[in-house]
Amino acid sequence: MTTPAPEGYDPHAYAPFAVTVDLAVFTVREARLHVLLVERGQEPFRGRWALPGGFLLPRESADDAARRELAEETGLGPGTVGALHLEQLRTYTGPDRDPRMRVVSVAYAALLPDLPEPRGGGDAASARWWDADAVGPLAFDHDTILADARDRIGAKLEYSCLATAFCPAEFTLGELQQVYETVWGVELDRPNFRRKVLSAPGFVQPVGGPPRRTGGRGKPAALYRAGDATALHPPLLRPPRTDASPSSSSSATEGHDR
Amino acid sequence: MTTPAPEGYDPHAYAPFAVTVDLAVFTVREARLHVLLVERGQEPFRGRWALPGGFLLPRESADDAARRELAEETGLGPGTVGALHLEQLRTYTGPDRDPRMRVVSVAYAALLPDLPEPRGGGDAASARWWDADAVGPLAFDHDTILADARDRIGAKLEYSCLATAFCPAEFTLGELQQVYETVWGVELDRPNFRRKVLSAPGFVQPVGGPPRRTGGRGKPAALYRAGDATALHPPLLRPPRTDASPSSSSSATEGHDR
DNA sequence: CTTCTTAATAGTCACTCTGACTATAAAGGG
DNA sequence: CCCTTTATAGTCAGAGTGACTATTAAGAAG
Repeated sequence: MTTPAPEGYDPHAYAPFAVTVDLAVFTVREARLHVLLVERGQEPFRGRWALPGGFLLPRESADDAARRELAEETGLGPGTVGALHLEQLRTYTGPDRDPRMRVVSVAYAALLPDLPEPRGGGDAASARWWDADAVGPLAFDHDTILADARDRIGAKLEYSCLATAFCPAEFTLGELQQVYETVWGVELDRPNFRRKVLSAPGFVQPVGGPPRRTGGRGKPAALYRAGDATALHPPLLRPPRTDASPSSSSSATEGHDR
Repeated sequence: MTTPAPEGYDPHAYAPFAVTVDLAVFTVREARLHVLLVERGQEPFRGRWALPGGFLLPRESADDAARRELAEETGLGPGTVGALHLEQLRTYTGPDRDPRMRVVSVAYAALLPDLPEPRGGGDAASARWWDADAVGPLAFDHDTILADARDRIGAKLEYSCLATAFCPAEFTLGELQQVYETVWGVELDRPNFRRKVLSAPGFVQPVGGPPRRTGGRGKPAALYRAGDATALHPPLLRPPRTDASPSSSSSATEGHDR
């Protein structure tokens, strides 16, 4: 918008586009990063798996559409969906990304705690969690979107409090560390991780009283809740890669991202 | 795209959108951050200033459209435009952001060195640089886009080699420091800045031989070229704000950004 | 041709943060 | 009762940082 076309303004002089949202919905489950995919029921890419998503309604923003689609695909209530972390990633506009028509897609990343079995109602009968390292080729350019989403999530863990979005309301520092280790694909030193998390103001706050986690072996851990900070000071930097590691390949035209 | 609508797939069942790119083109001039704006020649917002931009052509990606518009607005040759830094920021999709029709806009940020007088041909007769702190209310939601762009640029200076995009091919460390100080709105210690820049591998590389900058007073400075690194290790962190400073207000649905 | 001013560059020092460790505490399993 | 497991506490050397001081090399002022 903004600038009229050279020949003057006429909306109908421009080809119409379809606009959609695509969602990269992540969770950490059994120390693996998982992503929610849906199986396509028709051409193109019938039978292939894809990121959930859908068209914008006529008077709907992309953020609203993303939350609506997320609620539909996961079966979570609007209240739950309204609370979780949803972040616009990037918009994909390649003219041939959908063979049927011109479609631009606004991609979002969403982070969920490990829910019992989130898939439910909605229009995606065949939605399921996949290990993010074991997804075959996806429909459209969704491999690219997924790789970009993983890059972004990993980068944001460094300087934001995003990691708590993968955890339930109350969690131990061990669980939080597991999130970092899973997303980054590295092992972290436990005492050092603890020191950094506790020294970052507003990252986590201890749950009052003497509550401690039961169930596992080993000494019970103290429980924490997400703090009120959104940025992380000082940042929790990812250790430099020492050798070749299973790093998802980036793809976008623009390089580094964060 | 991706998931068909509940009632099955029919492209024409969905309202068509116009898709545009909007450009926040920055340069540093006389120790002030400047942004390129165009004056609108027709309604809506006739006479108001706006970010340059325009519609996507039928078979054009948003990246291509952004480069094309940039070349048109600045009058720079395609070769020059192809080389400079252009980065997708975020997509704005509010249903009422253009009163005429439904328009979603993919926003880009571009960084230029201080060129003699870049505005030239193209369809924007009345394009000019504005001090980024002195822009009145812009057309559409461009105030929001501009504020988001400034936030993003400032954040990226910390951990990327982006700052050299504001400098000519050869520059002194003083000029590079000026970029940081201008974008962040702070003063930096010169010896410390120098130490950090030179210790970051691949950020800058000295120009061979004994060339030194002439013209100003004071001891001549050594010249450097942008290095081949794209990320900055270790990062050059912005000093924490000590008090109220002229910080551009953010606006996006999502908070912190980097 | 001094002397002043300006800016670049070199170097110092205390403080903080970090990574790599070691040690201790508190649970369950045999 | 010992062994394993996990959480938590603490130590220590090295890197990085902010705040300085000192020196060098140019143009400008007198």
